[in-house]
Amino acid sequence: MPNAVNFLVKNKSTILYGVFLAALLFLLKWLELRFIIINHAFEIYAGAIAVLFTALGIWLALKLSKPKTILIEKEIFTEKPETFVLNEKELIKLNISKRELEVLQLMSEGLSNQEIATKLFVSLNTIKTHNARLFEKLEVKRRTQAIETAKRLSLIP
Amino acid sequence: MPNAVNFLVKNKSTILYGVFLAALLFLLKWLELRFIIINHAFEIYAGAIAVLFTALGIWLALKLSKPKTILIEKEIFTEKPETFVLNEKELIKLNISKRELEVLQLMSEGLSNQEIATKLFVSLNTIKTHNARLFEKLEVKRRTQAIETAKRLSLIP
DNA sequence: TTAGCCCTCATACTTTAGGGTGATTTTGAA
DNA sequence: TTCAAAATCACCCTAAAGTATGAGGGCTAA
Repeated sequence: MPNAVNFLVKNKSTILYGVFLAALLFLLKWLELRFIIINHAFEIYAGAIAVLFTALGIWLALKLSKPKTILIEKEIFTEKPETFVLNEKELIKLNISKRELEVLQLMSEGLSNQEIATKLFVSLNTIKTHNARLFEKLEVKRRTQAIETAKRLSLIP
Repeated sequence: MPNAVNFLVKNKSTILYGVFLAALLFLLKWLELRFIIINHAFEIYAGAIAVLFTALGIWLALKLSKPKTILIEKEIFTEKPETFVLNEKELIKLNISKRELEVLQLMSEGLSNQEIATKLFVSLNTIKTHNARLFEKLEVKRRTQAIETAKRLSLIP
């Protein structure tokens, strides 16, 4: 932006005010000519009144005007609180029992059947049976698929 | 804010309207007395100027003053778009090759070694070799553990 | 050129996973 | 109490996964 224009913009209020004051003087001059009022003191008096009441008006407006409020909606992405909520509907729908879900969870943690059996104080065969039922209910063929599906359905974290 | 001022603020429009009507009446009166020019002409004239320039001041202030703004930032919590970004540093750190990562991904999707081999147009033994290296690098014993670890390290979605 | 890594594949073997069947015991709801 | 589902376990067999070792070819940086 050129300096001249920049100056005009920055002092917009001041310039406008000057213009109005000039207009006021012209008005007074016109009035003077119209009524042939020669008294110079009157012009000064009227001018003083004009300036004073202009100031009063400005002060009034600034004091009494309501501030404009602007609402800015700031979007904040949450750092994914990682709060796992079990999909109980799907659990009931697939008819998966508590014990089966337990086995499923341990399976997803990378434990072998033997490790799961030891952890749950049951035999390896029992875990195998649970697995077989789980795979049937989840309609999968392998434990890796079971994990993938169970995670997708929010059955496990 | 005091009640008196509050009243003025609330009825700003009404008051301004009243002021302007009064100004209009004064103007008419002034016009009526214009040619007679009686003793009170000066007071009327001064009053008119006062009212007019008060209005001018108000108008000026409202037009030219910067709006008083109050910024209120409202936080909106949004679920993170769940964009997976590969943890390349960990990948380099663990010295995992592109092919191995590829196998790892397919593994996590629940594919069997044979299915991965078919998909990648290589032999089953090749996949087994890749697996062995992967398990070694990830320091795990089973594919389910590999998947668990890889997901935790953001090597796979 | 050569050392090193990656990708490939093979063979042989062990371990784990999974399928099928049958059975007993527990348990929770009607 | 009674019945069905759930949980438990066993046996046998096959499939898949995993281990160990060796080896050839391609690519790249020193």
